[in-house]
Amino acid sequence: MKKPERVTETILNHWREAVPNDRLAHLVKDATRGLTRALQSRLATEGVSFGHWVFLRILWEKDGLTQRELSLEAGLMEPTTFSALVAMEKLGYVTRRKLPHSRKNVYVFLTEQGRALKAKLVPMAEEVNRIAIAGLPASEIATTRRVLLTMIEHLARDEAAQDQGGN
Amino acid sequence: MKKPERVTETILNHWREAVPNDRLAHLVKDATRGLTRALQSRLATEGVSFGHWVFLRILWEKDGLTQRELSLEAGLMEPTTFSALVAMEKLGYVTRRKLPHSRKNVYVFLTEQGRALKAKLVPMAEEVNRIAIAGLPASEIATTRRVLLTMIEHLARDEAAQDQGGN
DNA sequence: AAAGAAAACTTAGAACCCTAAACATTCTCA
DNA sequence: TGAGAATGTTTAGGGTTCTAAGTTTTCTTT
Repeated sequence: MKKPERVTETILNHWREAVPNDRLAHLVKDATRGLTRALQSRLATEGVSFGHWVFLRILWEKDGLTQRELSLEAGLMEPTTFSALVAMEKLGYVTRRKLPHSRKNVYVFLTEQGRALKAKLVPMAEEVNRIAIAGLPASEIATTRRVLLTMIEHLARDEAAQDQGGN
Repeated sequence: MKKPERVTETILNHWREAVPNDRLAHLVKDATRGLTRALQSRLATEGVSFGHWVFLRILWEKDGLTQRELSLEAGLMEPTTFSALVAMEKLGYVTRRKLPHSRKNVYVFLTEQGRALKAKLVPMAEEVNRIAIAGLPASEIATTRRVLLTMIEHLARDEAAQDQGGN
C-alpha cells in the first residue's frame, strides 16, 4: 500500500516554507507536473497518451495541417511531432497524406475514430482544470495568466537573442 | 540559418488570441519549457545537465541525505533519482556511501568538485529568473506564486484521493 | 524469535521531448 | 535556367522522467 497523504504533505510543506525568489521556476514546473499527471491518468482510461492528446486537440479545431504547422501550434520540435503522428497513424487516429500540389508537405487528417475521441477526452481536461483552480478568484487567475504569458515572452526573446548574437 | 524571430512571433500570437479557460494548463507548461530551456542552455556551458542541477541545488543546502529523501525534496520518483545520482557519481560530483548504522540507506555527499559548481551555476539560475520576471510587479508575482501553489495542492489532493478510492 | 509488513534501493522497459544532421523538394534570382 | 537558399520531413541518438516489479534490509507484531 502507498501512503499518498504523507507524501502530499511533504511536498506541500516544502512549498509553504520561505521560498527564495529564484524558485518560482520550480513552482511552475511542479504545477506542470501536477496538471500533466492528473490529465494523463484520466486519458489513460481511454487508452490515449498525453503526447497524443496535444495533437488531437489541435486537429479537432482544424485538420489538414502539415506536420510543420502542427509543430508550431503544439510548441514542439519537428521530430517530436513526426514520431507522435506516425504512432497516431498506426493507432488509427489520423492519416498522413501528400497532396497533389506538393510532394514535400505531409498533411494530417483525423479519422472518424480520432474525431470521436473528442467527446470523451475534452471533459477530462475540463475536469482537471476545474479541480486545479477551484475556489480561486477569476482576477487572480487572470493575473497568473498574464504573468505566465509575460514570462514566456521574455524567455522566447532571450532565446532568439542568443540564437542570433551567441552564434 | 534559423529565423527565431518568426517562430517567436508565432508562439506569442498563439497566446495572445482568445484563450479558452482550459488552456491555463497549456500556458503553465509553456512557461516551464521556456524556463527549462533557458537554464539548460546556460548550464550546458559548464557541462552540467538540467537533471543534475536539480539535485546539486538540494545538496548545496544540505548533503548527506538518502536517495529517498532526495527524491522527496526534488519531487521525483526514486528510479529517476537513482539514475541521476549514479551518473553524478560517475562524473565526480557526489559520492554514494552506506553508513555503518544502516545497510539499507544510501547517503549522498558532495565532492569538492560538486560543491565548487555552486559559484558558477547559481548565478545562471538567478539570471534566468531575472529575465523571466523583468518588469512585473512584485504583487503580481506573489499572486502567481499563490495561485500555482493552490493548484499544486488541489492536484496533489486529487491524486491522493484517486490512489485511495480508485482502488 | 520468526513471519510478515514496510522501507529503501535497484532493474527493466517505455513515453516524451530534444539536438544534430541527412535527405527531399521547392523557391529565388542572377 | 540552374545554383544555392530555404523549407519540410525523416533518421539517429541522447536526456529526463515515469511505472512496474524485483531485491535487500529493517521493523513490527504476535
